[in-house]
Amino acid sequence: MSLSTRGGTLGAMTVAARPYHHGNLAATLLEHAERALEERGAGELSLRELAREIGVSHAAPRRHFADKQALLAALAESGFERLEATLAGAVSEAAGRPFEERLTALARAYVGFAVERPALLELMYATKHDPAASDRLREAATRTFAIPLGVITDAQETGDVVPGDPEAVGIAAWATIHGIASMSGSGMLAPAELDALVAVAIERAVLGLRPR
Amino acid sequence: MSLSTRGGTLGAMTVAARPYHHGNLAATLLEHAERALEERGAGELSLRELAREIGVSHAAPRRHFADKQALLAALAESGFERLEATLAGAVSEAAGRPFEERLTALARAYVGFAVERPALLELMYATKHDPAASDRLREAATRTFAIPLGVITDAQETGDVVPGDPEAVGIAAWATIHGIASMSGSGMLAPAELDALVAVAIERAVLGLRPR
DNA sequence: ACCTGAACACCGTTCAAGT
DNA sequence: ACCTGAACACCGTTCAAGT
Repeated sequence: MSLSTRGGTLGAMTVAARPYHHGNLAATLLEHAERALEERGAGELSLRELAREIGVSHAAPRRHFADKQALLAALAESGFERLEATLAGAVSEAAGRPFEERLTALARAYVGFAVERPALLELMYATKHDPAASDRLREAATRTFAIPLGVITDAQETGDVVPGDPEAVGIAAWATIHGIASMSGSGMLAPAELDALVAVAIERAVLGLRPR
Repeated sequence: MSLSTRGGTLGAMTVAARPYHHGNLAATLLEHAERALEERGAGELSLRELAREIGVSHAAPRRHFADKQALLAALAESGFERLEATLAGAVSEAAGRPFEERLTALARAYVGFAVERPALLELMYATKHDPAASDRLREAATRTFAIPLGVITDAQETGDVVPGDPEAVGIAAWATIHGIASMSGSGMLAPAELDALVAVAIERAVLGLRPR
């Protein structure tokens, strides 16, 4: 059984014919957990309540997730996988277009994810930062951040971005995009001004990244 | 009894002669809660455990805070008051110096606060964003954000920053600073590179804010 | 292999009662 | 005015037992 599979099918899952006494409890648990996470926050998430909703005994989740933290870690991992796919999709759609447009596409995709699933994104960062984080989770996070790093590397090859360690070069631009995403997630930004703000931020970032 | 007073004295409090059976339980509770918050996170904070640490019955906190959420809200409010004082201090120390230096001082103070008390800062934003947030808390947040807004307004008067609604004008720069603070708080940034990153970010922000 | 039900040690909140 | 102790309804986790 692979978490990747669970994560990948999480969104498209159909809940046909309630699996009674057996079935794909792990995936169903993750689905319900994610909804509870966005609706009530990680602190209020109750394993017993999830089990009740699904119609299974409170001890059943134990078969699939060792404890509450393990369930949250699986949720975070599935979040990274979906974020990676989202970012990769945005970048590949903008392939061949000017650097500024590719960066804008990437930023919009990231901010869009943050606006739609703020609690999940927060959980993803918190869980990844946790010293007890699994290798699986760390690797999923690394794969995700490889997408923006790849955009920088490509732009260095075409001369749109100053040479140097891509991570060091891009960190200020990433901080801006992350800041916009974080502020959006906690409702500090009006959705109407979001697109314009991303545009301004990217314009400045591109200026800052350009060789002189 | 005023929350402002509690918050204001929180840092300087001396824990002389354990207040037994009575005393300033409210302030002591806030102190212990803040340490628990930074050490274990908001989710793991237990009122009963705090009461045990302080040596008081588990029902005693009820006298001072209606429930756990009220204690967290008081903590967030005290956080905003200290952040406001920190930012105001940084700005007033840099008074009279060039705009870029004042902005750098502000950014360093904000990022410094985020690095020292990441969980508190997160709680402050979460609590402020909560629909059930009190007027007191909202006003404390407004007073805090008035500091950076004042820096923008002053710089508009001296012609260092383009005219317009200070909030709209400064939001991209603030997103960058907030992004750096947020990433620092979750351990994504090496402390060694923090100062240089702030410098680069401010340099770009100043360029973006300057009238053309 | 997967799930149940009872049990344990915790928790937040309430409330009558104490000082 | 401030605190206690018992009570209630929850929670996460464990484990023998069921199918």
